[in-house]
Amino acid sequence: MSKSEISQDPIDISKSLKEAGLQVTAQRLAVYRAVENNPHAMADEICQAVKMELGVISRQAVYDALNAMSEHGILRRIQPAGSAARYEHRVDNHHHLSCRSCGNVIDIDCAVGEAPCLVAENDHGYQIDEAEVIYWGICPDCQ
Amino acid sequence: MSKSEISQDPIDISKSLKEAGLQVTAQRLAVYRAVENNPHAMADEICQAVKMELGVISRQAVYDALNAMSEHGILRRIQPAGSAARYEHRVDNHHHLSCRSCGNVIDIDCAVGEAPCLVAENDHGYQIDEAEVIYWGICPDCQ
DNA sequence: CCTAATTCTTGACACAGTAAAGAATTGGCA
DNA sequence: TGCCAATTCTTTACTGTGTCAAGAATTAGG
Repeated sequence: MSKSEISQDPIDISKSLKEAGLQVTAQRLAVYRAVENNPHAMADEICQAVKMELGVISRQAVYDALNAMSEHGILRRIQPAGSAARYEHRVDNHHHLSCRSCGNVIDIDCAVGEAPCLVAENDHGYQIDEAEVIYWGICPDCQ
Repeated sequence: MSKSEISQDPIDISKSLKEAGLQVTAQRLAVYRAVENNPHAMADEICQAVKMELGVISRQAVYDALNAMSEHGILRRIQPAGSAARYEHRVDNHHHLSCRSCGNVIDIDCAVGEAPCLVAENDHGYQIDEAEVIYWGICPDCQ
């Protein structure tokens, strides 16, 4: 377990940013931490959380940070139908379960490991690079 | 083949609407036909198509018709990340392949029939009613 | 320390979709 | 057929999410 702890603890985001060719700024570090502490939060919620930490940050800087880190695989963006985009720091392969009523999202580990159904039979000429699975239902609180 | 033809031909939409408890109006019939003729079209495109047929229709009426029919299973709404909602008249079980570049969407039949991986191992108390699969890639035109 | 490149702030803007109120249409029933 | 209640359509205004653009501030590297 110590190994997973090591890979989770500080995860030197500074290093990840540099490796991605991005500058290390207080805003980006704060945005990353806000995503860590608010799983599946929307841009606006992250903006609020960062303001608690830094005092001020522009909405645009939050969007820039989220987009830059998403594009470089440091964060992952999920966009459930009918809801604004949400962000998470888990980058491994897992799926999501979304509540039709309140829009809440939780993580679901891949039900069958290698996901046999995630290789389409016919790619129609597309270069497929990802298969996304979203489960839809009603969460316990909304039932 | 004659059977599938029969089930596709006029599909008496009037009947479907009535069975769903919805009134039959010229606008709704035109919206349905527009969706049939423009697979995966967005609300705005459907609005344009209906205007060609009826002359005039309000944006709101289009949204009302799309929402009403989607909620009653007559149409199906798909909302790919990063794109506006799209609509289709196929209601059977199939998935979608979306182009990251141009946003185009095409149908993909379920790769493995009963989709074994679409039953989550742990439902976390949710009442799951659907598993949605979206493949992401680059379409031939954008490569 | 200095410079170039990147990033942040500020303010305006675009787009999809919703809200509300009144006019028009539909469907059932006498 | 004619009428009434319920539903639906039109019009207008509005919300929320996200982007664009220009200039100020910060970062990285020598």
